[in-house]
Amino acid sequence: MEQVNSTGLVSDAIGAISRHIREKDLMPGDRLPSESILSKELNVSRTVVREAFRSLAAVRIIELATGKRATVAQIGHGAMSLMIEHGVHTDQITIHQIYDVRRTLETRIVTLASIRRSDGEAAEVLALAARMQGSVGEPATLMELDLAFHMALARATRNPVYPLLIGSFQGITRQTWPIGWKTRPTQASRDLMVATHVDIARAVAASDPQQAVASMALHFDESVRALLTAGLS
Amino acid sequence: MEQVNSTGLVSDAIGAISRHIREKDLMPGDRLPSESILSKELNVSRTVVREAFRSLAAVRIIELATGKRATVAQIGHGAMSLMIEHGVHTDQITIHQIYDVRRTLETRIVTLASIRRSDGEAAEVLALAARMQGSVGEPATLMELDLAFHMALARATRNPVYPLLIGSFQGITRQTWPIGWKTRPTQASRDLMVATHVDIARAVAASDPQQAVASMALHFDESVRALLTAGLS
DNA sequence: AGGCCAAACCTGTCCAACAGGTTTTCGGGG
DNA sequence: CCCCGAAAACCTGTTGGACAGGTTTGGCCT
Repeated sequence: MEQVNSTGLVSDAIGAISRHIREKDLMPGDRLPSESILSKELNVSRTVVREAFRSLAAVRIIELATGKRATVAQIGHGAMSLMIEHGVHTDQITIHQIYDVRRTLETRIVTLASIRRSDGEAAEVLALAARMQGSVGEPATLMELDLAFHMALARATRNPVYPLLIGSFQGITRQTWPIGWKTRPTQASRDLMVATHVDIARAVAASDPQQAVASMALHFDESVRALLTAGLS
Repeated sequence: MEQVNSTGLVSDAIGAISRHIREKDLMPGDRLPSESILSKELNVSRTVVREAFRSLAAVRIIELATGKRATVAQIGHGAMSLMIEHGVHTDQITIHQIYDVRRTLETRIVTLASIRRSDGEAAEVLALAARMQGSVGEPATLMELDLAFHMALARATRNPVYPLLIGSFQGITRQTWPIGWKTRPTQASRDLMVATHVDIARAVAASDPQQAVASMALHFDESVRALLTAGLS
């Protein structure tokens, strides 16, 4: 393989493999050529092909598994989540900045969810909120239910980009959620937090976008206040 | 290195390197240990470390360059852009779904930009809009100015997550923008499209969030109509 | 003190080999 | 004729070594 630009053989291979996927119009689950075949076709060593595969797997364009051939992957938020976490850990992004974006997205999400949710999705959201009420005493469980709740809402929009973006914030949220929880020391404040989720769920189930937006706004007002109390800039 | 889980040595190495960055509290630009040193510390071959590096570089957590040591990277939208493109090419995401998300984000963006923009940012946005007016005859140039315009607005929010997300959509937008442009065949329709950008810029420069939101809404109404005309689902 | 050069260091790429895991093939039994 | 099971072929994961460049470092000379 001739080095097209000055970025190295691996970058060229990445480009060639991406092009291969597009030109052959491969869909998620379809198998790619083996490493050795690609290394012959591109005239590079298997090492180069492997590094290219790793790069594409890192952004979830392909999926790798031992013994099996590489396959085209379904998009997922794993990689984005890592990027966001890295941004926060390296002081390039603050939690507040993420909350502003989340609020923007989730406001739209509850609107769409109220309109487009299926009955099954309405039931799922209500069930998650109910389970949250029963888990006020177990922060770890409550946090996972909270995350699942917001993901379920995002899915109910029927727009896969929303779960993708909301999922991107899950990684860093798992690390900061307990901080916010600690600033809600009283039983009343904790019950209020969970009750707000129930309100959101009910509004979505009732197909009442305005009420859903109002409850979501309340949720974020409260969450941001909690973070401020914790001294998080 | 002992294989911690069943995901392979490379995944373990990725985890170890990420942890190294966090624990040493490395900031963008800081250098990581060399491949050979890491391979000794983790008790794996240099190949494994290299593949781990490639993975981290793919999501722009680190930056690689020949001869130089790997460095901690600034976050960028390149990887996200590739993921979105892949999602669209594999029919997992539609252009319309992206437009709904973009509209949601850009509505918030112009609001924030109107409030927080510096004078320099106001001038930049106005200048880009003006250059668009002079480039109505050159679609390629106009498209790049259009993209730069929206990125400039996103930056003016002073929230780096907005440029990150808007940037994520640039890759696929570059591939679909010309389709929308073709559905604006008359001079009047093309002038209108550019004029809308000027309106947005003026509103942001005038610190008038409501007018900015209104103009942005007009812009998206018109863009979505253009895509519908083109028969894009 | 400043600049230049060589040595030390580092990454990019290739190759050959072997240990598992997976897919395909093929022959035998029902 | 079909189905099933086992071996063969194929594939990925990982290692060690080797060599071609590019980069950093440190010391020497001015």
